[in-house]
Amino acid sequence: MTIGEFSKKTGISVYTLRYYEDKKLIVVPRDEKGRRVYTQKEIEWVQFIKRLKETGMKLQEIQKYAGLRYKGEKTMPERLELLKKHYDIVIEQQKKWEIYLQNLEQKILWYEEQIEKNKTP
Amino acid sequence: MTIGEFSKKTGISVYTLRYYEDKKLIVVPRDEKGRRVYTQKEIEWVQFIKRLKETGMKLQEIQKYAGLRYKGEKTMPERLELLKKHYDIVIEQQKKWEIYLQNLEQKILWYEEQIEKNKTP
DNA sequence: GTACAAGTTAGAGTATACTAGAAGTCAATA
DNA sequence: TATTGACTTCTAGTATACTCTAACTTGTAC
Repeated sequence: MTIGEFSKKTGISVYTLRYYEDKKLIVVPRDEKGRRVYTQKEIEWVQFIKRLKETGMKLQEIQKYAGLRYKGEKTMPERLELLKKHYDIVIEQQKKWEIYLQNLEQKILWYEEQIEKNKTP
Repeated sequence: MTIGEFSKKTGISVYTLRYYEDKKLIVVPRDEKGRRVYTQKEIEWVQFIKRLKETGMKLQEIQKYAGLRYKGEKTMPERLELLKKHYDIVIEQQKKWEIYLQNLEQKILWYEEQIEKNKTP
């Protein structure tokens, strides 16, 4: 799969894909002419990158995980630790957001009341 | 309250507070010598800004809300709309995160299994 | 064979959100 | 009186994550 096809399938721009490669998030083999050759396996990998990113993991941290991944099976315990740490962070953030949502709801209700009052003075 | 005291109370650096003022997120009156005078009311306001920011609202969007806020009561319906929109976005993000968390959990379990297998080959 | 679409690299530019430095003012304390 | 600390403005620098341009190479279609 070329970079263009891969870009379409993943929704990540070719610029970003090359950037990710440069940052060592993805390792992509080349054909005899030097063009990047992507495989199906990489699709799952970049989608996982996407999810880590969306949940607040920085590229630098993702790079650490990627580095371990490309080092082979012996790094599994380390990778597990990274994922567990991230899991806890996401859980914590979700708890915080839960409170923020309640807060927002209160504020919305307050606005609705005030607007109702001002409607019929 | 001076900018230094306000910074301590809110946990936001004086640099950032001045930056926020520059970006019109906060409007701060001055004393006769030109120094910023912060009030208790502003504490709640910047803490609300913090929450909006943490839940993914950009400063530009927060500026819109701030602008309306400083325009007075007549802008309440517009502010309500902004908050409702943001509420929906946060809810959506939380749903997505819920799935990502399940995904992460699966991955963590998979790693734990693999590591257990490799322990006793 | 020439146009054109898609690939390549190196490096520059952009957006966002700070963060810090320089140069100066002002009030209180040693 | 001199120094210290906190304030002021203006401007420049940093980190992160892209995003694009320039100059060039390849492969296919007409």
